[in-house]
Amino acid sequence: MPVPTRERILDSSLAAFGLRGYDSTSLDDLASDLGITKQAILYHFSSKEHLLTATIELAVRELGSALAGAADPQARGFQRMEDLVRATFSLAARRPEVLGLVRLVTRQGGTASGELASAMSVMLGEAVRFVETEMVAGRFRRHDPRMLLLAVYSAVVGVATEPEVMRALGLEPDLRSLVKARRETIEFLRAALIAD
Amino acid sequence: MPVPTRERILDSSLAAFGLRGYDSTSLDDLASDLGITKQAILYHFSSKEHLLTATIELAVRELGSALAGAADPQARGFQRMEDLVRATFSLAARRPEVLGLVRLVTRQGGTASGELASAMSVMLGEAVRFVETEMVAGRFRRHDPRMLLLAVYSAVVGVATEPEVMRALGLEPDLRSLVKARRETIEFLRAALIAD
DNA sequence: CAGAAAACTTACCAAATGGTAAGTCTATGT
DNA sequence: ACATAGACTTACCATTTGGTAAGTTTTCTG
Repeated sequence: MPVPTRERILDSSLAAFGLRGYDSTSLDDLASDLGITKQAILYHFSSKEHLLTATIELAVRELGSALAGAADPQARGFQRMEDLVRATFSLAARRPEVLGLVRLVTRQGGTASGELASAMSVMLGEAVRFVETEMVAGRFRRHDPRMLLLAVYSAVVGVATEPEVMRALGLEPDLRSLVKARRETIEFLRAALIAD
Repeated sequence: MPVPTRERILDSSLAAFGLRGYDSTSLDDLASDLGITKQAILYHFSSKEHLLTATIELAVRELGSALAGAADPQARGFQRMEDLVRATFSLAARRPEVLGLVRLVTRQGGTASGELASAMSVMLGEAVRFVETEMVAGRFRRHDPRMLLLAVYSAVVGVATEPEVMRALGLEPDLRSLVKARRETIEFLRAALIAD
């Protein structure tokens, strides 16, 4: 059975918005990629901004399920952190546009970002509680949990989504390098978090 | 004496491109901000892309001088790393658009990014050698220097330029929080880099 | 099979955008 | 005094863009 047009549009716009940016992507671009007309898009989404909103919702769902699927609630200490980092890298390799869109929206703000902001608040709130628990239990070195998460988030998303910086460092942003980046990032975090 | 129009245009375009993006900034926007006409811009820069190139050159100069001014070549070990992180945070607070533009260009690539890429290659090359020296001397924990720098770069630039993520964490992105973020980031790096 | 709703397309449109052409004003050197 | 070059502005222009209006075809339903 064929994929419904509405979903095809959302897939395309997620890729385009996430990798190239909102303003850099015209409805005509999207339409011709899909082999339909721009008005078909406007039939399903009444304006470009509504399309962005729906696209963000999709990205939030993808991000949420990618992370939820990875985080074994039983896992404790660094293992759970490692699971999350692995899941993030896996998402970055499979669907770089998802993290790209998250970054785009978190940077630019804007009207449609409210939902993503609140979804992120929830995820980050859980993460903060987790990190606090681990610190109290002495399994993590003491830091400000929020600042620690900001640094971890930035490091992971940055490593996973900055191919040009990798190139500037003389690393080709292929799968092998990404695997290596993941391993090194995890080791880096382990060193920062775990008191010897 | 008045600031030459050419420089005023570059200042404005650095702010606009760096904070809002290239495609999101029209020449008319820039012109009306400056109280001149779009054609005055096109008189000094023959096209929007040439303006972007010149703007990137300016950003590279600003970034280079900010970092060069901070890094005492005498400093060894973590002190020098800390100097660089402080300089980066200072730049992020004073002129967030500079790092914003660097990030924009490193992500999108494009024609005009060649110069920035090579300038970054030089800076990062020096940094790699420095980190390697410190590791060989036993002052830094052993990691892959390039991956380490990628993680550090991402963490610092991310922390310094992700106000929305800070908000999602319940932190207002004001100067106090930035100071705190800087301190925590440095502590985080110290923990990761220095073997006890 | 009628008809109505859904899923489109064709035909437009007004505004914005990057850019060209030509004119104006001002300083400067001769 | 006058030509010349620099630093603009006014006047346009073609294209692109998001969006509307009005069909047309397909699909579901009674």
